[in-house]
Amino acid sequence: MPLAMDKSSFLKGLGSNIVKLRSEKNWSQSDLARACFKDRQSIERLEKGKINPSIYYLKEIADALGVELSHMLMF
Amino acid sequence: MPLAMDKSSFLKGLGSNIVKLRSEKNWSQSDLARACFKDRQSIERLEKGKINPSIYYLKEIADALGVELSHMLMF
DNA sequence: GCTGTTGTCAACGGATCAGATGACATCCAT
DNA sequence: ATGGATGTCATCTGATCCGTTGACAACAGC
Repeated sequence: MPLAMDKSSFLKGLGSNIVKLRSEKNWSQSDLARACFKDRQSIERLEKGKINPSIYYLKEIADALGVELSHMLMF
Repeated sequence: MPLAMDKSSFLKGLGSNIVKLRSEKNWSQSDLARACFKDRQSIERLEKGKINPSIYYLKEIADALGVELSHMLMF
């Protein structure tokens, strides 16, 4: 990951990462939302890079997806 | 990192990680704050695990420390 | 033609973050 | 012992989050 990356680009990249991990499990946004006890719309905002999520929120997503949090951040 | 880790423990662990990385560079909290253009007190809250920081905030810290964000999350 | 699923957007409200300021105790060097 | 650096705490304020609700278009299956 490039240093001093633009905030918006960073969040969009993170979102894409999550979409990819979710798709690999053939999950819909609703499936992921259910798995981490969150809202479908909240997942959508995350995947589109519209928000700057908290680290623990991301950890809950990672747990639901069954991946390491650090792995989710690599791109 | 154990799955379904308690939120407070998770944030404390993250803080400890940052203290460790900062200490390895022989930096004070003020040094780190300066390096990422943040507040000394903000760094302190982070290191003590008092807050649930945003992912981009953490990326700025990682950049300042010269480490990969994913590396900062491994514990 | 319906009906359910999916992805996307907007808006509201309570909760929390992050910057800023001020304060205090401890430690170290002069 | 005076001064500076350090770590820690509290408080205030604007910004942003996350959950929630409601809505809409596109699509698939019955």
